[in-house]
Amino acid sequence: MGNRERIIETTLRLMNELGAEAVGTNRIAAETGVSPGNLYYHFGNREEIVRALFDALEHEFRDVLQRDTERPLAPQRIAAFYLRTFDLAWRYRFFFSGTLGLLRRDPVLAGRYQALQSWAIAELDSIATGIAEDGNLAHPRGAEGIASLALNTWLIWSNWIGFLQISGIAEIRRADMTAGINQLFDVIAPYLVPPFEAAIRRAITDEWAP
Amino acid sequence: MGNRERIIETTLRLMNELGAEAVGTNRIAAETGVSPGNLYYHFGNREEIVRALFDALEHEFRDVLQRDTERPLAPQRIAAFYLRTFDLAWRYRFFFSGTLGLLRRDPVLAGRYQALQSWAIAELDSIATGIAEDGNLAHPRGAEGIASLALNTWLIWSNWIGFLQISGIAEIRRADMTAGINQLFDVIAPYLVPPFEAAIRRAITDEWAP
DNA sequence: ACCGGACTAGAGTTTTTACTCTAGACGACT
DNA sequence: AGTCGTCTAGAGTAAAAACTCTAGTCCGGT
Repeated sequence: MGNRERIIETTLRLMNELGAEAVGTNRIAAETGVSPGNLYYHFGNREEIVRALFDALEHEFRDVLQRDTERPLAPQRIAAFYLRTFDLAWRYRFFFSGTLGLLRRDPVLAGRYQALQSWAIAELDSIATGIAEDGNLAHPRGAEGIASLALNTWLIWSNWIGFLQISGIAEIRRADMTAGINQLFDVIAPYLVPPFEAAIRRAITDEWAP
Repeated sequence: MGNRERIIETTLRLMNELGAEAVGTNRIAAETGVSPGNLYYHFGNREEIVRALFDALEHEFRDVLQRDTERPLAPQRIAAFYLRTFDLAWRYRFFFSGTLGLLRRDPVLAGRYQALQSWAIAELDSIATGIAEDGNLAHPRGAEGIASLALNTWLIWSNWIGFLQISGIAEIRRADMTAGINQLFDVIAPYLVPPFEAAIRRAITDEWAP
């Protein structure tokens, strides 16, 4: 593996441990075992490294959220959404605490993030609409209610990891993951048709089993 | 008004505009119109200024959340909760974006914040329990369901302002405030008895009117 | 053998930041 | 008048951070 990749990996590790703003290029270089000059050969500046990490995050996220959303939407599919997106958020957790700080330092990144966020919320909306059309979402109070559902899902998801970190949790455990998924699911759960809700909860539990 | 208070005010303004990590003590002193030496006469270090701001935030927040919670809980009371806490979060918005960054730099503050957070979630839980005991919360799925409700309320509330800022909103408008309150209310709304829900929505609209 | 491009090292520069230190102004009380 | 405590100014310091510059090394192709 080349130094470029090793620098990216080190940056991810350090920023996850210490927070993005506490990690400088000199430190990254030292911890990777390369010189600052070498780091700046591979990256024009510090933001470019963060952008490379965001690229990876965005790629994975889009892949999880948009892949094979065939109708009717199966409970297993929805359970997979929850599990994979939470795992993803944890692996790139440096991004979900201090997001605004990163975006303020890098307007280019800000634009990309806002685009991803808009896309994600719209995607969540269309997924919820799909569930409603399948007849599994009862009394959703029309399009407005679904939009609210989608936005709340985004808000809980994108801030759960930050909440854990603020609460002083340094290493995620299965229980924290489960709790987050339950929090997220409880946003939509009251609107779901009971058997469908039960099927999703079962699918989540099943996917946990090794 | 003494320099101490003016420094605190300037810090709040600057941090709200630029983000906490972008505001240094020299800048604060310059913008307040005092010398760095003077600033350090009033505050031992940078964190102390932030702590003073947090003290004010905490004081106001506790006041809003715990004051006269007489039973049965009136819709007007609940509407007031929403309106005042959102206003509060906006006024101290520097704190709600980049919370973790602030807490990492100041372990003392981290402890205080975690205590406040725990207290708030417990308080929200007891408020929801009260509503249930009043007979206004239908099928809450027991204590666990209420706990989930309380936590989601906290998550949405404490992150709505950050969401607005990330989305590129620099100045809050009534519409953004309303949207946030609706998002927050939609967490608990599906569980409420319809007339009670309607009464709260009416109270929110009424309180908006001058 | 040697040339060119990709890569690497590491000392150094510049800028910024938190914070210190000394000297003094101002007002109240004896 | 004098003195003591509170407050203020502003030049200065020390550390850290992002980034640059020069001098290479390594290796495949001719």
